Amino acid sequence: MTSSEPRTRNRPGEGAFLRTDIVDAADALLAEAGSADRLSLRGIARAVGITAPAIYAHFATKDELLAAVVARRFAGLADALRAAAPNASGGSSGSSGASASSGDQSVAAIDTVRARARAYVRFGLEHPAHYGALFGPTADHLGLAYAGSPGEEVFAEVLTPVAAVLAERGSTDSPLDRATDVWVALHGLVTLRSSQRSFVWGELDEQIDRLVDRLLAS
Amino acid sequence: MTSSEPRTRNRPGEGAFLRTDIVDAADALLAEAGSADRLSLRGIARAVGITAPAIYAHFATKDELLAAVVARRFAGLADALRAAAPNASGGSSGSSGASASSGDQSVAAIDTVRARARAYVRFGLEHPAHYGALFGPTADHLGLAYAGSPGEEVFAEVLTPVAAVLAERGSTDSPLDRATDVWVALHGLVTLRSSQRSFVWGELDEQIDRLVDRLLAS
DNA sequence: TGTACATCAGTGAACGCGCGTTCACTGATGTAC
DNA sequence: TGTACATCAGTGAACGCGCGTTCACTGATGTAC
Repeated sequence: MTSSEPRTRNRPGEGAFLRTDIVDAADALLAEAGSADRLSLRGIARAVGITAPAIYAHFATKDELLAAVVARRFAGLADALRAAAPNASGGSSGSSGASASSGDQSVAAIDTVRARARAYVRFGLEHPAHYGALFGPTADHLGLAYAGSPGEEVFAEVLTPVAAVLAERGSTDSPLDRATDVWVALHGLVTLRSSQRSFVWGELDEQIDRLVDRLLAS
Repeated sequence: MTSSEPRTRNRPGEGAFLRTDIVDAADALLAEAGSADRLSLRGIARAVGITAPAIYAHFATKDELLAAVVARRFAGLADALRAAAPNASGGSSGSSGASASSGDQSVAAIDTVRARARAYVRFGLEHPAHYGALFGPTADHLGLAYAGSPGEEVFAEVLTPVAAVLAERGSTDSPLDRATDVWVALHGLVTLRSSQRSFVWGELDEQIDRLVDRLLAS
């Protein structure tokens, strides 16, 4: 996958197609490289079947390309969290409704938090390099367009159902603090399980539920 | 601090002194570099006032030098956790006893957990690059001599007081699971606060206590 | 239907850089006689 | 007390590498007449 045959040149007016291919390749290669630091423009160009300078027609710098990869993954993760309905627990069925939890009275808000927590952790463990690019030390300097911190759009998808849990219980605790605690715990879970592979880890879903339940307990 | 004047050559038989200076410089430069990946032998040599090949008299590879830095920091962190007595909360007094908590009946085990949690987090936030070298993705491949995962000596300093808390309460829950939860949360706290600097974080010690208390609640 | 031309997607060579590591060596130091 | 010598802490030049980025260019394509 490192090298591939030269790509057939796009016709005039269709040069923008290359942009997508470059982002796709960068995204795929990020998983192999393990971290954004080890991603190289030359490697990406090799995978796409072009020469490295051709990338500069679409991205002014390597960081700009990286930002495009990261932005797409941020959006994807936010979508995945929104789509994580508590009743589709196995991750199998596509089901019907778009935004779960609201409107369905038989589903407690806590189940939505649990489902989103699992989706968040699953993403992180399945794509550790991407997760690191989104929430690791590199993320801050890419200067993405989100308000405050880049992760906040994703954070909002955790904050909302956490606030719902507290509201359901008539709690007066700060939803922001509680949601932050949950985020912190899930982030720790993802990164520590990724890096400390030889540690004797317990069952994953049990740990997620335990963390969520305890951190949201009154 | 990047370059310094040439060092006066050690006398025959005293060459080993350089080893310590190299590790010291590598440790100091790690903080500037931000991550072990960005540490360079040439930069370390420059800081010590020698040429890069001189390092090879003491370390066969860059990784070997890095492992020495990491091992020293692991030991230092474990010491700091052991020294974190619950009554010396401000981090100011050196006090007397070495291993706190055991023997002192007026101090609940939970206070020891809280104190160690704060010491752990303080270390991580004050030395983010070192913390990353100990518990980040790089750590696994250095092949340090600890059983299982490199962080386990440190983890033991959390596990013990957590087990004490559970025993004190007559809980039958798994101390390993609970301690793992606490470790995960503290790790998330350190890394997320380090990387998401623009997020609106609440007060630190409050969050530490909240996480510890809730995760150890029955 | 044929030709001249402008467009533009991409190439290929080169820039200067810093890296880990190797190799043959130098030159001050302590030691043996 | 003086000299020859072995030791050893370090040097300096060089290796091959991959990197981000620049620059002048090529050559196929679509378009205008």
